[in-house]
Amino acid sequence: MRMLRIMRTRFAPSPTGVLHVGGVRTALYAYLLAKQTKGQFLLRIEDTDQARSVPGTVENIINTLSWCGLTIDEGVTLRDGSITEIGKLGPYTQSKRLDLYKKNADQLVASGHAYPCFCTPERLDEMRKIQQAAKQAPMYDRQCLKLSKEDVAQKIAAGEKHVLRLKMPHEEKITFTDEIRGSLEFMGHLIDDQVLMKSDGFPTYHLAHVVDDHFMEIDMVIRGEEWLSSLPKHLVLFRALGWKAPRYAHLPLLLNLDRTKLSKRQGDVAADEYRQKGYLPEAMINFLALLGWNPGTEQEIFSCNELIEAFSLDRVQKAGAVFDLQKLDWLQGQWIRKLSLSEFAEKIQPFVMEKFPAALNDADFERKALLIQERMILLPEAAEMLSFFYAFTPPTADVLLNAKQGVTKDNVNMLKEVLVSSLSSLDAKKWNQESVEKVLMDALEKNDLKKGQLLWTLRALLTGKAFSPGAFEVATALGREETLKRLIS
RNA sequence: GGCCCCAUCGUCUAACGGCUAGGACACAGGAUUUUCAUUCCUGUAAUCGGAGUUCGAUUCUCCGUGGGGCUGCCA
Repeated sequence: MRMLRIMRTRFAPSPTGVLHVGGVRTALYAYLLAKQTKGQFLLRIEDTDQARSVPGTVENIINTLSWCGLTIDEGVTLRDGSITEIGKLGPYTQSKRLDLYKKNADQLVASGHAYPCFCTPERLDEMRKIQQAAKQAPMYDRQCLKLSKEDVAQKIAAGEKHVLRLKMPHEEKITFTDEIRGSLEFMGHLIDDQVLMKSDGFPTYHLAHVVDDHFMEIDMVIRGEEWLSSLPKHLVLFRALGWKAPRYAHLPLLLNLDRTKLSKRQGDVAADEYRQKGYLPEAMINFLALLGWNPGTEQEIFSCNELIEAFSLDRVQKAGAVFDLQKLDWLQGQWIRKLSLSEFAEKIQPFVMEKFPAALNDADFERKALLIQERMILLPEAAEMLSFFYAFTPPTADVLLNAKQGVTKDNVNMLKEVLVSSLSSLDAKKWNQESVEKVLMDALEKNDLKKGQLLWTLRALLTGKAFSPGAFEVATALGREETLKRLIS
């Protein structure tokens, strides 16, 4: 492993909805960087917008990250089902840090980097409309910056509602380096005097981000590209507060098939949906890692540990990536096949049990699971694929009779007899795939039959299905007694 | 409208300024197979457009075009 400086990273979602696949990718990259450098990965909850907070979403975020294997070193977590926090630099929930934001905001006012603004939402609205009509960029006109110290003091004493705004240095050109995009620059006078403290006493994202990432000692901020244009404000804040800014990496967005920003309208974007559908977290992580990053080699299959080893920001793409599920399904198949038989059986058993309770105490469950491990994609499909073991329905005529295989109305009874007589000659103690196969192949030869004639008939009679695992495997798994029973009935 | 970011097969992507632009998914065809899958082989398919720099641009510069983000007392 490369020896890199220890890096503390964080994932900082707001609890306004279930965790999005794009969020999982952001969290993954941050996690990989922290683990790669033996640093820490933290989860902070950004709940500064009281109106938009949705109950239950913090739990969803934590559960989804934990399903993905992205375990945190510090921050918000779940213990015995209830939300708690671990780590020394907390609290890690922004609504519990209000005093800290206020203290720093006050200091910004004292040092002349921020100022109170008493403008009403109505006036601001009006102002923007006029600016837009005049084809100007909507920006705060700094009316309240003109207020005298006395006026300000008086208004505050009178309890007038107000916000605190950042006083953007207009004359300045702000240059900086993004880890993914290289060097960038913005002109100060084109950047708005952003609100830092709202009139309800909560900070906005901008102030909270700067204060928290400073005190939580974050080295690298990994977030979506939508934040790129507010980065200059954040850098100005770090400097005004006398702090060293972290490094930043702005990730390209995930896109819909039509290349617009990934949205709910065009498919599932909630990470949890994929768990429910039966995707493996390994497949999901592998898929997400490759959306916007490549290893520089031809390796496609990566475990989480391999990702920790291989990941680097300099191979992250700049352009957005379409969230196209086809590759996810292929990766899922690969990961299903990599599972050990006992792991695989354990994962599908709940889905099978749900439909067929008998699977619960089935001593032969693993043997049955083996028959479908190479054939399935999504975990819940196992129930249907194994259904013939637990709830047998004899094949209908159109399944049993198959012209292509040479199974017809006229010879099907003869084929059945051949199957019964040959298989019944085999002792139960010798019933294994090898002997079953041998007995049947001998019967084929003796009766001058085509392979498909006998085996299609056997498979159809044992499974009742047009598609299923192979005849030998099914007969072996079913055992002598049940096999003969299904052949005779 | 303003500011910013971006641009290679349908999709994810590779290619110190230098080879027939490579791989993977998907798709098509074939092989194996008792079915469906799996597996294996083969094939179709891309540098957004225009200038410039250069002996030589996917790569560097500029201009277009297209897409995206931001432009909230949202994050």
